[in-house]
Order: sequence, then structure tokens, then C-alpha cells
Amino acid sequence: MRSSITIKDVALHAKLSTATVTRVIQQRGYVAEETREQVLAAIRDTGYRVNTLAQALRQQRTMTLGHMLHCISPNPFFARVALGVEREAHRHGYSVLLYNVEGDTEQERQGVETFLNRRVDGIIFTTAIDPANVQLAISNNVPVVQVERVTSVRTHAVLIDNYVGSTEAVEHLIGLGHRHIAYIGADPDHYRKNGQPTTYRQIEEQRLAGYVDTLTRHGLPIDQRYIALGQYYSLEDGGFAGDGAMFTEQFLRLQTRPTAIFATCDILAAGVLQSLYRHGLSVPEDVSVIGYDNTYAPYLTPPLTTVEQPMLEIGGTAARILIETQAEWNAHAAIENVRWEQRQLTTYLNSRSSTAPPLTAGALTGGS
Amino acid sequence: MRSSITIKDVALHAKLSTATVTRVIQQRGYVAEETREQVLAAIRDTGYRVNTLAQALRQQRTMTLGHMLHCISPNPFFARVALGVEREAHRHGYSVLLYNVEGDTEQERQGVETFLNRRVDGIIFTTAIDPANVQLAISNNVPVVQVERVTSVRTHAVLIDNYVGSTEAVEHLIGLGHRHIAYIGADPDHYRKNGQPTTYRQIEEQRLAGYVDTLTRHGLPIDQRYIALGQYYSLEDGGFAGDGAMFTEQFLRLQTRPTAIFATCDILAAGVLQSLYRHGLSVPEDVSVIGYDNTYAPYLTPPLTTVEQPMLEIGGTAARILIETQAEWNAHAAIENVRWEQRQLTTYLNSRSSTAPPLTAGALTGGS
DNA sequence: ATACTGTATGTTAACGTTAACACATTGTGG
DNA sequence: CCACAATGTGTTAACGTTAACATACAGTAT
Repeated sequence: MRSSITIKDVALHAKLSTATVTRVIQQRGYVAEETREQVLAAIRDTGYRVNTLAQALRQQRTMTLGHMLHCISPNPFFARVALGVEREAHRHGYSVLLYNVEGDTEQERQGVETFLNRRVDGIIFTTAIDPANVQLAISNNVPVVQVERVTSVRTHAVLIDNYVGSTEAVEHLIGLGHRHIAYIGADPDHYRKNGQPTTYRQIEEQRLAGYVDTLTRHGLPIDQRYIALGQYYSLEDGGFAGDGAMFTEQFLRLQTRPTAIFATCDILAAGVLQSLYRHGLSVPEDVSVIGYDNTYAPYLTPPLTTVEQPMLEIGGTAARILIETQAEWNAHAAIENVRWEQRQLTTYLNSRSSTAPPLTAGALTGGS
Repeated sequence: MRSSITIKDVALHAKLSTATVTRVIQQRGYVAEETREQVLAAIRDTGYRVNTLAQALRQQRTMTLGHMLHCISPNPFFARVALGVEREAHRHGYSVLLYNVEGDTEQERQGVETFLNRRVDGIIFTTAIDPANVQLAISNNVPVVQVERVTSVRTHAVLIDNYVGSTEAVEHLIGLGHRHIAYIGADPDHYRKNGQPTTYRQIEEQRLAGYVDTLTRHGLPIDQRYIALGQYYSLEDGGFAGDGAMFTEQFLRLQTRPTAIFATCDILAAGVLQSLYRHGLSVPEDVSVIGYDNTYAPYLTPPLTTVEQPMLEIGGTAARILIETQAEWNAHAAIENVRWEQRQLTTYLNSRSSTAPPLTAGALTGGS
């Protein structure tokens, strides 16, 4: 970054003042057409390139969004949300700084601090862990959107109705005639830190509630042996899928095996498929399997029926909220007066080849 | 971003000059221990937070890397490389700006321009499409690393030996006793733009060459009907995997079916598995399948043997090169004197359950 | 006592851009 | 012909930080 060309060089070259050059660049204020062309020519001749940094310092806004997310890999959910954020940001001339939290509260704090120091115009949390970190951002007067998982701190939010998503999945299976439906998810109660419920809790609670309520609504019994709740999400190579496989093994040892398995994440479902294959069971003939997210679903064998999350839209909406409320935010004197946007997005069932009516107890028309 | 606390406020609060405050922050120059503590106290009291922007403007370096990549979704390869970049960057206090090119030359140019305007300290191309864009960065005196795929422009580079990776895969299959090995890849010749070979060409050429040479070395014939080269990489939902499935269908219609299929990407392999499943063929009993990348591999059914790429290391190495050569780069008077780092990384075979010796001594006979 | 070195702190001009303000010039209606 | 608006351009002080330079006071060797 040696001796770059500045606006002064352009001004000198065009024999005009820097103010005029700025007016041309910013496309505002009075500039004679002829002058405008001279400036543009000078810009071309000198190879001038605006310095976004200096601009940001002066204008007190960086045209940058900070995106904190759980981890861009291996769960493609986050990557896809990030893509949604980026596309929307670029559309409005914003850039995006990414920060992978990787489940570490301390790393999350580091990320927020970095963003604050870099004076980002807003922060998206696609998985806030520690409310204190969200508060840290707000306290420093930076607008925040919390995506899908919301902490106790009030901010903008993009939410997905997990209860409905879960209901859709179970309704689908019941509609096909299944009456023995197993559930593999995460234990809501596990996601606590120092006795405080964290943000993960809600989402897992909602999905489990959707499952329980739907069965109940159809007069089907809740069998605890059909409910498997993982204690952690491992990020190791396939380890996460390993949970799905492990729980499936448990189900297969039961006297009455489930004819369908609902896994609240495609990765878990991938493990389910692997386990069933090992036991020589066919999908969907012997067991139907349904996932959640639509990340791995299209690539699995057989292609997985899944509750699709509008990941691109989720990210896009989060970015749009920040960008659109920017002016409003700057105008506000106090946080108390801010109007918090709350957007609710919906999942929809993407039906593929992993679900079908059960072979055995078929005739029972359990569905509505 | 209203009226933030500046270094002046801290200086005022501590009854010292800004220079002293800077010395404390930068931890350089002479500062009395007592004074240091006063400053630190003042920083705490005022809630001061350095402005990285102002710092960057003054110091002529932004502590920011730009990362251009093909697309963070749905191919997890790029996401994982990006994670590798980010971890290494953070380790050294750098932040990362991401830009998804999405296969569009124009978008790639936009990305580079954005990065240049933001005065990033270096740019990583994890998939340069247009050499002109790489040249654009270099011409603006910004150091560049090209990852895996290299254009005609000379820069730093992190390379993976695709020939060896491909060889490993085929050796593995031959070692198991396979003699009818099919290949699914991308057509090197397709990846041209306006008559100019693009960067994708090399990688596909190398993998194909590895396949051909290994068969030849073992005295096995090259059967063109066993070689399927896709004309494009679709990013649609599962569409990419669709290519793998389509080519598998072709193989299954052959008089002499292959007993093993080598797909040069896990996503293609996923399609292969789906197709075989549809035809009631077992993996690895009837057909062995091997992939490339180790992205989807651990989640597929059965878990896929694959040529694993050291994705985290690839990204980490790219970032490290830029960071470590920073000082050197700034010292150089002319690009011609720059020493370009070339790092070669190696793949290794990750053996799982999708490969095994062929059941029959000869090949299965297919037919109508 | 002098000269020097090491330590400690302050002053100030950049870094590149912009926006407030000032100053022209021209045109228009009264 | 004057007042005033509309148009066009220039001057300059910020934005927040830093590094070069200046200053000052010890202590120490000469």
C-alpha cells in the first residue's frame, strides 16, 4: 500500500478542487456537465480509487456488516444463511465481515469486540450464545439482528417457527399412515450455561413440542422410548451424524420398532440412514426418515424428505433489516425509542424419497 | 455511531497527552509503569475502544484480508477453506472479508474492486476465474495468493497435487482387485472462456491424467465408455449430484458394467450412490464408489471412501503466506523483485465403507 | 562542569475524505 | 435595475489515530 493516488491528485490533474471531485464521486451537489467529464477523465487518467477507509472515518459509517455465526462448516445451514446475508449486503453496497464462534463464549466476545473496533454498521448473530455479548454490541450503540435463536436481550430478530416445522414433519408421517414415529433431537435442558438457559433451548423445545402435540392431537401415545435427545453437538468428522446412528441402534433394539424416524437436523438424519443401511433395512420401505434444514437432504441416499428452512431468505432478511433501519437508528437519541423489527419466516416440507406409507401396519388410516 | 469516545478523551481523563496513551496501547516506546496504569484506568473509566479505521488510515494497513471464493454454499469445500483462512487470520489479529464469486467474472471483478477500495492487506482467490481480475489486484500493489487453481498471473500459490490424489484413488481400487474402473469428472476442455483456457482446466486435466496413467501403469485398458465428463457444474438443489446419477445410469447400461466408480467430487459421488440405490445395487458389494474432497463423504450411505483434501490447512496456509510476507512486500520497490511463495499440499486417502474387493472375478454383466 | 545516554512525556502534522461554509456567476421576476 | 434564487466552484476544518520530532530530566562517564 505504497503512495496511492488520492483525491488531491485527481483534483490537481483536473485543475479543480477536491470538493468538486467529491461532488462528482458522490453524485450530489451542483456540478457542470463539462466539469463532471473532466473529473471523470482525470479519475481514469490517474487510476484513482476511493479509499473506503477514509470515507468511513469521515462519514462515520463503514458500509460493513459483521456476521457472527456458529460455524460455517461442517453444517451447511450457516454457510447458506451467510450467503443470503452477503448477497443482500452487496446489493446495497455493503461488505460483510465473518466471524466463526465455534461454540465458544470467549470467541464470541472477541468477535463482537473486533466488530465494534472496526465500527461495523450492524451485527448479525446467527446463533448468539451469550446474552452478554449481544448486550455488549447494543451498549456500544450498534444495531443487532438475532437470527433464529434469540437471547434475553431485545434486538431485531428473524425467527423461524420451529413448532410449525416440526408439526409439518409429523403430520406428513401420520398422513402416510405411520403410528410409531420416533424423534431424534437435542436435549433442550442440556443447553444451559451456569444454570442459565441459553438460546438453543427454545428451538429444541419448540421442535419437541411440535412432535409431542401433533401425536397427541391425533390420539397417538407418547412413548419415551421413541424420543432420543442428544447431549451435545459434536463437530468432529461425522461425529454429529454418529449421534443419529447411535439413537437409531437403540430404536432398532426395541420390541416394537418405529416405522418412521424424525430427525431434527439433516446431519442427524444422515446418521439414521447410515445405521439403517448397516442393518439391512430399506428406506422408505422398512423405515421412513425425515430430516430438517434441507442441507444434506438432496445428496443423501435415498434423497431425504425434509423440513426446509428458507436459509437464503433468513440471511437476506437479517441484512435487510439492518440496512433499512440504518437511518432511523442514527436518528434515535436513545435505545429505548428504537422500534425492533421482528420477522417470522416459515419452513415448508420438501418431500423426496425417504418417506412412504409403512409396509406393515398400513391400513390404519391414522392421518386426518 | 454517534459521538464515540476517542483517544483524546482518554488523554484528557488521565491528564496526559494522546501520544502517551498511544504508547500504552501500542505497547512500545517509553512509558513509566505508574503512568501506564493511569492510562489503563482512564481507558476503563471512559469505556474507550480503539477505532481500527483511523488506525488503518494512519498506519496504511487494515489488518484485513479479502477472500474471494467460488461459493460458500452448497459445496462445503469452500466453506471449510474459508474457515481455515479465518482461523489463521484471527490468530494474527486479522479480519476477513468474504466475497462469493458464484462463477461470474463480473462479480469477481466487483469483489476485487471492493477489496481494493477497502485497502485489504492481501487477497486470497480460492478459485480465480478471470486472470484479469488477479492482475487487477497485483497492479494495485496488493499481494495475492491463488489457491488450488492458478491463472496465468504469477502470484503466491497454495497448490494441491491433483494428479497424486487421483492416482491414490485408482491405486486403492486396483489394489482391491478392480479392473473395470469408471471415472466421472468434469470436462477440462469445457472450462474455457473466449478461447482462453481458464483455471479449472488444469485441475480436471490432472485428475483425469492420474486416472489414465494409473490404469496404464497397471496394464489396464482405457475404455472411453468408462470416462464421463460433465459439461458444467450446476449449483441448483442437488443438480450437481444429478450429473453423477446421470453418468451412473450410462455406465449401468453398458454390456460390461464397471465394478468401481471414481467420482472427482463428493457431490458427484453422492449422485452415484443415489443412482445405484435406485437400481437396487449395493455399495460396496456390487459396485465400489470413491469420491474426492471429504466434504459430504462422512455423511453418505454408506460412508464414502474419498480422497481427502486438507481444506483447513489449505486456507490456513494461504492466509499465513499473506501475513508472513507482509513486511517483505511493503519493503519491495517493485513487483519484479517479489519472491512468490509456492506451497504444495497433499491429499490422502480416507478409507471408509464404500470400497471393497469386487464380488465376481470378472465384471458383472449388465445388459438390457 | 560537560557531554552524553536513557527514560519519560508533549506537540503536531499527516493519513484520505467530506461537508459546512464562503464566494462567485448567471438568470428571473418585480 | 435590484433582490434573490439557482447554479457552480473553492477553502478548510474535521473524522481518530500515530509517528516524527521536540523537550526535559535523570544518571553516568569523562
